Amino acid sequence: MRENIINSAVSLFATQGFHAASTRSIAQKAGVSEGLIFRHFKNKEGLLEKILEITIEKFKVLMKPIETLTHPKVILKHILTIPLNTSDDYKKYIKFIQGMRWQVNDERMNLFQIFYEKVFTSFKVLDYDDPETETQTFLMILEGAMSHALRQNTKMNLLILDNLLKKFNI
Amino acid sequence: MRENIINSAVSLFATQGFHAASTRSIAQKAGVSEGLIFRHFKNKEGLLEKILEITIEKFKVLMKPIETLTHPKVILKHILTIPLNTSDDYKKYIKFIQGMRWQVNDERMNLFQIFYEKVFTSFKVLDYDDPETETQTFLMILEGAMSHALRQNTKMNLLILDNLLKKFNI
Amino acid sequence: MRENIINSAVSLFATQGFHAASTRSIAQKAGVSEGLIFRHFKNKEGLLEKILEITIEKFKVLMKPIETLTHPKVILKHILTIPLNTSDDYKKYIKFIQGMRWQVNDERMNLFQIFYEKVFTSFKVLDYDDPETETQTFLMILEGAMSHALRQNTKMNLLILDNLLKKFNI
Amino acid sequence: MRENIINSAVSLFATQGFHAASTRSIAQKAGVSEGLIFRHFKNKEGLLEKILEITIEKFKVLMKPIETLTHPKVILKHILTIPLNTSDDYKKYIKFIQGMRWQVNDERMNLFQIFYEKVFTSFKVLDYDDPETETQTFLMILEGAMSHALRQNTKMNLLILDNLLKKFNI
DNA sequence: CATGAATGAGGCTTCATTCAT
DNA sequence: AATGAATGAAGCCTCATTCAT
Repeated sequence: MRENIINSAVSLFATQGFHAASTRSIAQKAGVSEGLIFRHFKNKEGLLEKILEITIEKFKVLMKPIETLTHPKVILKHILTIPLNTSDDYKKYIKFIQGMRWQVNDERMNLFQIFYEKVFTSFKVLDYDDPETETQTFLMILEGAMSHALRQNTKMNLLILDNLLKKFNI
Repeated sequence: MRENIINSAVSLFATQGFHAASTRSIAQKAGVSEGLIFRHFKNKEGLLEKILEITIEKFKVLMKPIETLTHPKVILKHILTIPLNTSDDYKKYIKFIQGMRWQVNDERMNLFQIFYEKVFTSFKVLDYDDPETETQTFLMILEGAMSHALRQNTKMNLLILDNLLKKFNI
Repeated sequence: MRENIINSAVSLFATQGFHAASTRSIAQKAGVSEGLIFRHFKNKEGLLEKILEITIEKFKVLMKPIETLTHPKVILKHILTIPLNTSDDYKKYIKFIQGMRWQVNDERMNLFQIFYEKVFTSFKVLDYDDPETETQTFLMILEGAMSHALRQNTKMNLLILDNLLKKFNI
Repeated sequence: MRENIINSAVSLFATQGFHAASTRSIAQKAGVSEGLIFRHFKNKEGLLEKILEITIEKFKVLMKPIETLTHPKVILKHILTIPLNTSDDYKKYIKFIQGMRWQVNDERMNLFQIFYEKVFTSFKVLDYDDPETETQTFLMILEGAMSHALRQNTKMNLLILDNLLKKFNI
């Protein structure tokens, strides 16, 4: 039940936005009574917070396979490929975050920031002149690529990815 | 008065989102009565639509100076510099669009698409292998850069810009 | 202009009711500005009152031709024929009254009461046992006939009229 | 609660009209919160529709005792007596209908039409020359009598009723 | 006489939330 | 754990009315 509510809520928050998605519609889509939401989460904002936590948790999982990698170019390539390897279920969570970014002032909204250290170190190892700028550029583009992936049909994406890899020389 | 309403609405839509910004708060910030909003725009959605139109109109203005340029590299450089040369007033409009992108399915939300033709032609003239992919990559990054500019303090941006210019070889 | 407003208002009051007909719609249908209504009538209720007066005035005109009649049966027949001889323009005014009858407690709403004296005297002259009851019955039926005429297609009405005349032996 | 709302609404619709009776006043008179109205009926119009259905249902009940009658004169007399035997609770519903007749174009507003078949057959059995016209006249007068009963003090009504019965020879 | 921009009270409705069951 | 009836605050919107022009 709790699971249902969360799934329903993410979908609706992602497609309509937090304020436009009524608790009623969430309950309905989840197939539960409206009251149950408040038994589990106390607040609509509580539900939001929970989903935010889950999203971040899910994002951290993406870090796992990277930790085993050692070669900097492999690491960067792996990270840049993430937008292409995102499941539909997962995209909901990211869309949900993207929809809130501009209205909520919460550092956690910058999902890709968790890659900062890894990327920065990689560029340093690769002996870039200004690894910090390079990292910022990289993360900025990474985010752009994710937005692109959330929207576009996936056909062209591989070509774009290759293009990006070339630009970063990896 | 009409102007006041629009300004107030853009600000609030941008910072809180369409649904979270109440007509009352819009009227208050505009210094007018709530009813006046509906005399001018019929709907809250009518107001939204009007603002969307204005945003697009403002964006088209950015095309004007480009039309006089001839050298492809200059054109591309000029376009890529846009995120840095955006006035604060202007940023409101773009933030507003960004906040709605994921909830509204309207082709017009892809603001940067208006540069497609210019960019594509430029890459073609520059004899790129795959100008289409290059264009898509370019626009994708352009959008990412704009998002970045909307958020970050502007110090670092010049460095990032230079970095991008280098990557596109312009 | 004043005339336009009144005509427009009667029509809308008749077809939608007093409260449902907005001053805006009245002005629009009259082809004037909304403010003009208040220059001429001070109130929406003032407009209503004016129309009520006009309606009564128009109704009194129906008495004129009767005053020249002398034979009681001719008088009664003439009165009973009124519902059939009502112009469309005039029907608007009566519909308007009918729509308000049940919500407004104003003696003037009983339009047909102005015939009371004439009818009562007629039945008295005709030596009816209980002229008062007969009068009340007559006026009651008269009103029913008017309602009928406001609604029905007019084909059958002549037959009904004849039938009524027979019942009253006139 | 639901019952309360309906009762309150009928009363107010009857005495003030649909548009003049605010949902707030309905809720207040019903002793419930305003929101509850919309939980039960979705719309103010939904509430109206429900009441219309109830009214018609209540009216159909009047048909029941007639179905056991066989003699045509008894049937007609019974029907013509209805306006005198209407409870106050019931009168509310009819007043409500009468107030809407001229603004709503709905066949169901002609409440007395449900007696048509019964009346027509009766006059046919009684061998009237033109049973259709007679029926129309009868129903028209019936409606007039009901309007009369809704308004007048009930003293005189018995006399009028007798008078009507005489006119129809029953 | 006439307009039309502007107002603010109030109308209908939705919403998040509570509570008895 | 779960429901669903009930609430009241707030939301969007319309309305009658005013006033400067």
